[in-house]
Amino acid sequence: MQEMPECTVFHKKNVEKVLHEMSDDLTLARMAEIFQCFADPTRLKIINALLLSDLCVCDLTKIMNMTQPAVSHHLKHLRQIHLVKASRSGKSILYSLDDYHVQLLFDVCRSHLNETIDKTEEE
Amino acid sequence: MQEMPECTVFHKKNVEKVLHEMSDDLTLARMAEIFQCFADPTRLKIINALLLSDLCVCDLTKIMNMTQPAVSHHLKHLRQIHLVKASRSGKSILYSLDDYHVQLLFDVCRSHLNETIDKTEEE
DNA sequence: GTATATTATAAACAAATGCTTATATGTTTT
DNA sequence: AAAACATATAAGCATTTGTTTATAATATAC
Repeated sequence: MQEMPECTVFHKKNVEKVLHEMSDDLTLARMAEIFQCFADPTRLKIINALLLSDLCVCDLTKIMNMTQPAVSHHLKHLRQIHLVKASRSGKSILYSLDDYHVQLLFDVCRSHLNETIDKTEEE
Repeated sequence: MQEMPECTVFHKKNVEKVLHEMSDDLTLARMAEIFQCFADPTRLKIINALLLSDLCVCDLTKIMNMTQPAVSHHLKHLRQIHLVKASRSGKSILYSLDDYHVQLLFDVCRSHLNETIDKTEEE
């Protein structure tokens, strides 16, 4: 069996600098939670829809063309991270975005995609 | 057994407008892939490290305090979406960020977190 | 109040994800 | 060339995730 040697090449200065300046684990975990909301095509589509208009669950179910519990399930997810908010309006419950950062994240990601589309095509 | 009634309240105009203006499914799927890279605490930590300095796998393994194959596995993921790039330097392979959007996405997310920290504390 | 409409929740299951262990690839050193 | 080092890949496993089906909760209409 081959030994797995401890790597020795690393640059101590650099490593220590990085370790010192990095965000703490709790912050990174919370940031990851936020990104996770954007990381599923279905949820991202819901976000995209809410960027264009406030919508009730019923409307969203039509737009997404999927079952209502699935939509509600995702909305709950988005609500817990404070990306969307809900307000009752008669029988319906109206959902809307809760933070302008949502639009920013969406746009920055789309820009990245546009600028790397050529690279992706090459493969 | 209860019937699951078709919802009737939806606003046809709004739904049609949204359906028309939304990004297409392929674009959304690709965007979701990008967000997915940011959606895992481990990968986000790697991204955070690379924002502070270019690093070889060896350095990253120390910083992450995890096994080398796990780190390589995540780096492969990040490379495929063109978020990081690799270049050989002697025995080591140096990784660095491949796009300024990475910094933007990271910063926007952290801003969102800072501004919603109060809401989260309340729960 | 009863029935209906809209949304939320719960349990169950299939698919995807991240880590570990083992091994392969490619580079440098001697 | 052989040996050692740094990184990549593959298979297996436990956990997480998204969906479906069934049902509960809440508000309106009659």
